Amino acid sequence: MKIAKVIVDVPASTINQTFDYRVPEKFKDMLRVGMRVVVPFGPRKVMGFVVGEAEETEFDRVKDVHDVLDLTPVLTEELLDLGKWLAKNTISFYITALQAMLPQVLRAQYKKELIRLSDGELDEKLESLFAGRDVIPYEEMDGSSVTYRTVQQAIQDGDIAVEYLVKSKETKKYVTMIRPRRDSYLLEEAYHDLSGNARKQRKLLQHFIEAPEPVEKQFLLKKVQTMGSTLKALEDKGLLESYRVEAYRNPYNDDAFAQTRPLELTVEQKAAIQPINQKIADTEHEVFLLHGVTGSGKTEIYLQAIQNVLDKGEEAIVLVPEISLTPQMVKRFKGRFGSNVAVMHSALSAGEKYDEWRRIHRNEVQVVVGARSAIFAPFENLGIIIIDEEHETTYKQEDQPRYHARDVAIQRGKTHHCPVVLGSATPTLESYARGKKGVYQMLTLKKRTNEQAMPEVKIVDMRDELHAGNRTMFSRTLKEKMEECIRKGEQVVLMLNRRGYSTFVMCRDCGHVKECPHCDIALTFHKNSSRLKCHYCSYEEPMPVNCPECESDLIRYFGTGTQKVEEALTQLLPEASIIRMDVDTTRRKGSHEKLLTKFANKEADILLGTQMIAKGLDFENVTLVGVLTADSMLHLPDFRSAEKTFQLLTQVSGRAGRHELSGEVVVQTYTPDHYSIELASTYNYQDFFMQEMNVRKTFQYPPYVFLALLTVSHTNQVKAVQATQKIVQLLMKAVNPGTTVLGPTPSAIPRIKDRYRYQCMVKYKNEPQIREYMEKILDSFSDNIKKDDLQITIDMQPYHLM
DNA sequence: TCCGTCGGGAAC
DNA sequence: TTCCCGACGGAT
Repeated sequence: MKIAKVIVDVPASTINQTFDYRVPEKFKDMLRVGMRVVVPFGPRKVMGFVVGEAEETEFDRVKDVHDVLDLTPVLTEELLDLGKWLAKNTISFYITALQAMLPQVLRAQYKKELIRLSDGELDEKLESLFAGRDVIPYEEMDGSSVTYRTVQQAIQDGDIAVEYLVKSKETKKYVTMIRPRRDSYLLEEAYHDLSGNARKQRKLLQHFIEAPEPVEKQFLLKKVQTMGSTLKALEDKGLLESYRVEAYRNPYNDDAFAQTRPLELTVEQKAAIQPINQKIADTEHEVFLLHGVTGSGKTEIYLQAIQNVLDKGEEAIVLVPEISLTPQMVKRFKGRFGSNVAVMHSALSAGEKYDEWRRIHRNEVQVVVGARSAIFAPFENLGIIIIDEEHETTYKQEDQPRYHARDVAIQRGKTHHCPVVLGSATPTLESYARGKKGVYQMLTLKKRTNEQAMPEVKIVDMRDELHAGNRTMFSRTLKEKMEECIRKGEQVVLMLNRRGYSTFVMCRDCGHVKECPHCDIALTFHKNSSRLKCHYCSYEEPMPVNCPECESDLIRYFGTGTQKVEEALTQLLPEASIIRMDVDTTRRKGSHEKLLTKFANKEADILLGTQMIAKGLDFENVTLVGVLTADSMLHLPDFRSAEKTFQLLTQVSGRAGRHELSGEVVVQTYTPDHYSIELASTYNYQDFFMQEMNVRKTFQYPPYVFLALLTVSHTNQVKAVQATQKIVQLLMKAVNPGTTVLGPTPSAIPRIKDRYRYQCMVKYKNEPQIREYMEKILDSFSDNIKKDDLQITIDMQPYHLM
């Protein structure tokens, strides 16, 4: 490679292009497209990706590539192209798209240092800053009395220099192994020669006489119950030797998963898998929508289709929502494919994520099961992509690049000529509509594999409870059923919707609600620390004793947080033991799984949690599921709220009676007549789809239109409105007659971190140039963005309209 | 005249 | 984004 075309790690619109660098002799043979390099950029050094090569360059003077960070490319040609596609579609910078495809640790870390060049006396203040050292971190200058000018002068005089350092954050884990250096019989001789009181040394030798294979040092020391010094003695005698090998941080112990065999498929399952297998065999792309009720055996179809792909020598990606929530899912994949599976999810440490990624990168695994970003797994012969629980909103990334994993999956499926399977019991309206139109091929599973009926759902009108004088958050029905359930030794799952989670503080005298001083949102009360916190910025303050407005001491926290429900529950059913699962109790790594195991072992009667407990859990002893506030999501300013409510209720109902015992569901609501609640209670997806499609048509929302959301923010409210107004006008002029441009509208949270937020929404059916318009808008405001602290974020196909 | 701040422009 | 440079303007 003579000239490297490099995308540098500088996310700015003027830098969103390749830069040419000469490849010095020493890198010529090793440098490949897809590797990370360090290049001089202006006066500093930055990390960059080599995205292309050339024999010559149109520039008069090009600088040299300073360093190469990889031995093999971290991005394949396919992923480089995918990055370009991603950047274009999400209106992001190419560098941002590329970074998103790699584990965090491959990002660059930058450091600046001041280096002393001359031994002669420096400026007095500089001298004391260096304090006898030759190199100091650049930041030390900030806190000192040394001025920028002084440093400049010293650099001019050649006394000191600034050094820019670029480092990759990746670290590898090593373990020390021990192996014998002599044959067994020689070890045996040595064994007899050892003095009688060297008991531990003899024990160590004995280990290797019996088993000459290398063994991990930690393991060996534990086994023999001794310390490193004993081992050292044998090493010094030349009998054993230690060496380091690179090890993976394997978050899962593969041996712990019992091997499973393929199950016999039902007639329905066979009919569903056949078209998928056909496409696998033909190496053809197709998107399948696998619509199957909970418990209909979708996972078994995934597993067997993947087996097919593996037999063909190809690879598979399986996306699951927030996988840490479903250890049972991991178990099924590890159980079938063993150590052939890499697992990627947010609960892994950065190092663990890197190691799992490397196992894919080195072709040591053929299957990856992971959350959203696993869609970028660097496989080169993809044979299938599966997205389980296709409707989950976690597949949409909420910061740049704002992509939807489903779109990326389909894009990769096209390049690899392989099928993409979207599975769900409650597909998104978008996908189901495409299925009906024949854009996706629809596959349906109507029956549960165990032939069990779905649990019966009872809707309780909480207004009636109130009229009857029941002011608690538990209806009489739910209370009775819980008591009965616990009496029979069975278990209960209680769900509180997410939005009900936050507890705000209000004064009972004057109605004053404590809000964040920097955001237009109520502060949340955290009981553990007894402090009020803002969920949007880092602001927090102690819980006030008196109302700051009227001095009343009747200031209390409101809303039903899980903690509060737990307290009320303890009063209602003092006998019952409760496991509470929410952000607070699951923060620590592994605590999630621990709580679930505890519940599975019947160590508690009730599992109480937010919607995190609605997904994919499978407990045989659970016969009652209670939803405390089914409609808390319905009133959100979100056109998907009915869809989300329907999905959540269906999901959580599926938690009851999955095995021998039949289940029951109690849904508490203030709006029992709402179609999303009514139809979820009879598991009627079809009718829900029809009804909701009508609503979407009337109000012009997806899937009838596409959306683009621009959010403009500024510390000055007037400037935010004005800029949004101008954007609306620009767009109105550009778009087709059928397109609607709305705004300026204040965002759902009108102020965050002291910035006012206004929005412009575009609803369009056919705007081939929509992305160009967006680029143009960013362009025309680039001055204000740079100089006036204006922010514009663009979200194509947004999920949250915040 | 010295010093610090600010806005424009470039980065292969 | 980060850095350099040159213009500007208040303090010495």
